[in-house]
Amino acid sequence: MLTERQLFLLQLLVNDYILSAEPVGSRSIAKRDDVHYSPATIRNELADLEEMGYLEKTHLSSGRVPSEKGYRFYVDHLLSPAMLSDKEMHDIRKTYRQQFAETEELIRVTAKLLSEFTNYTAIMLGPELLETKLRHIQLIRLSESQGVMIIVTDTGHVENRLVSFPEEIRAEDIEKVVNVLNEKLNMVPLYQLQSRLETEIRDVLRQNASSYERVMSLLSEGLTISDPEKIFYSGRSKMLAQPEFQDVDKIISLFNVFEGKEIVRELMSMPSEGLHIRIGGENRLVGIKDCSLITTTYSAGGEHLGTVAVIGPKRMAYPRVVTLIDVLSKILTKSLNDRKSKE
Amino acid sequence: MLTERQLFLLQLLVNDYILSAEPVGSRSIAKRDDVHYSPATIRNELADLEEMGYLEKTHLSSGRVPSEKGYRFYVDHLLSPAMLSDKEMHDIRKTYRQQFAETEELIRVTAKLLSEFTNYTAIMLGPELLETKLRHIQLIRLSESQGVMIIVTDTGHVENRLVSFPEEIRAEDIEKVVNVLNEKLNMVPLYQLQSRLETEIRDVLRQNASSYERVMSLLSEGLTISDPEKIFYSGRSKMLAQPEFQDVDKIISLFNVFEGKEIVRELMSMPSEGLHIRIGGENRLVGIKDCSLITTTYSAGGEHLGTVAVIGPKRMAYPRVVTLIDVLSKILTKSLNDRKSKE
DNA sequence: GTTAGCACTCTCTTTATCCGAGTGCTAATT
DNA sequence: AATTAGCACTCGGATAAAGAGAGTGCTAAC
Repeated sequence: MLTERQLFLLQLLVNDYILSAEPVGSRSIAKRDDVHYSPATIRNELADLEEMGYLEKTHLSSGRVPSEKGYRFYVDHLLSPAMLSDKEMHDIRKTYRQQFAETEELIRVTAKLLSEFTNYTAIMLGPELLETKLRHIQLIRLSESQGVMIIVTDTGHVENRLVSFPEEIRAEDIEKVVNVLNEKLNMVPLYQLQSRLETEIRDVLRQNASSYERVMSLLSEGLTISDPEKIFYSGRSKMLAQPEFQDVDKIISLFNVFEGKEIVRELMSMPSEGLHIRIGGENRLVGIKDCSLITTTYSAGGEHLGTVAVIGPKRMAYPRVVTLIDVLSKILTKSLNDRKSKE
Repeated sequence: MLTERQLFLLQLLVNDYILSAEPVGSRSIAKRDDVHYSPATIRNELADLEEMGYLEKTHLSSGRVPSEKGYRFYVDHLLSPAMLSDKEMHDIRKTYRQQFAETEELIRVTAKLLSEFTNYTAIMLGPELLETKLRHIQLIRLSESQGVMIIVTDTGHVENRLVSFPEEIRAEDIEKVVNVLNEKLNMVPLYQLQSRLETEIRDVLRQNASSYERVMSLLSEGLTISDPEKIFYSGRSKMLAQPEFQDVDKIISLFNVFEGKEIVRELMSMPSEGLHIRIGGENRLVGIKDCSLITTTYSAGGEHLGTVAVIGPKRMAYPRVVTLIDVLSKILTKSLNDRKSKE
């Protein structure tokens, strides 16, 4: 169990290190106005904290640096969310007062704000299409043999894919089929489309369409939703300004993560409710084992839509990031709901 | 005027430097089997080439490095495109044999191939929507007050935007209007939509729609195409492996360019026909003044659609990149045409 | 015209040295 | 018993000196 004073010192030290990125010595702590102990006393306490695993030294006679366990403790017990200035809140609100044509735009804007206000990298996982619902299907023939199938979801997202038309198909048949689909599949979650197609729709189609087999394959082609995860970054280069990334090798491995898709799995593995923090090695993905990841989710109409994340060094300004990610995910959710309620 | 031997040596030196990234000395040139002069002779020639501005030294007694003028000369007069191995050609062709649902997918794939085969960063400018033509307009009502306007172009691209419905509008009116639009605006380039709307359509609408004013504003809202430039990167982190980017400051300024949109202007300022190379300071954009940019364009149906580019250090493997960018832009164009001709 | 020889230049690496910040421990102080 | 002053010690980082290596320019010989 930690004493009151140890808690206090740990908090001071972490805060200090977050700001300075330099190992913190007993002297510099003692110099603060709110600390009334001598460096020697503080040294004793810090040595105890180190023994318990909350602090580390970079070398034998350096100041102390929080260990991952130290950050974890800080985050779990000592963290008090930062306040945003009036100006900041005002700027944020102002940004969201615009009308956004697409959900995607709204997500991008949120990512941008997040990275600019935190000075770290923001990552957003786009609406998980699978969970959204079908609003409208449209089939537009581009030519004899090709067409575009357009799928509009209840979130206003428009998904489109090229389909090849069987040659012998009749225009009326297509129209009939599309009508049936819109009638039967309205508000069905996208991930159910395939199976619904196989069951309910099958029978109806058999009656209506003359070239049943071909139409089915066309629909099946069009309604296969693949790889729906869209990933948005903002402020990747912010990481380069962090002192922990002055090392080119570290930059390389981090930016390789940014180019790849493994990060999606990492983000999907976060619990879907509330705000979560993974510190350093707590991340599954080795490429970010020197980073901390803070995530939460956004939603619309009570439905989980996607993930908001900030990635930064372990020495992250946790209080501020926690506040910002919370505020922005909520305002994003609200904006999405507002759009929805206009319907 | 350069002598035969000077040409030869310049070419050797540039090739060597491209491979090694190290200043090239007279000795190492003399050691080659195809060089029959002593280091001293070569030193004399190199000194002349330096005097003429084609070479530079990094310090007084270092080997030589091509100057920008040297690269320019190399590119203009000494460059012979590289050959691709059978395996490479085969891999490329194989990739394009897949069916691609969207033009965008095809562009992404091209970018990926380009960056992986060159080991530099590929940049693609997406189809410039403005020049493509309207194929179909669709208005889907999501709710009482909102809807999605979907615009399908002849390239198979689908553009969609949220529009707000005037409250008093009648469903039949909308349908009528959409029919008129599809009839009158088919195959009209997107950039003309606004003006066509103001002229031809105006009159027809006045007769058909009861709430003319409101419909017009809705259409105007939906048909405003803004910021159509889509930019695709692939292999940004490849730059980090280049020896010239071991310096963190350089990385920062380069990646700032990658995050920004100024690069679009740079790419748009390249002549639209054929293959072009900008070396170092020839680029307008200061952030890439230590880089070379090779661009060409891709098209479909004879129409310029977008730009293919590779960015790398000035010491770029020009022969190989020139070949690859040429091959890939052509195969991309071909793929787009094939899709088109299926119509 | 070409080349060997040589003094010279400059970078890069290694080694030595010093400085300062910080620690742990002990003994004195409160 | 808790706190603090004092002090020897450790280590990283900055700075300087020295030496090796690669390359040059120039001169004189081939």
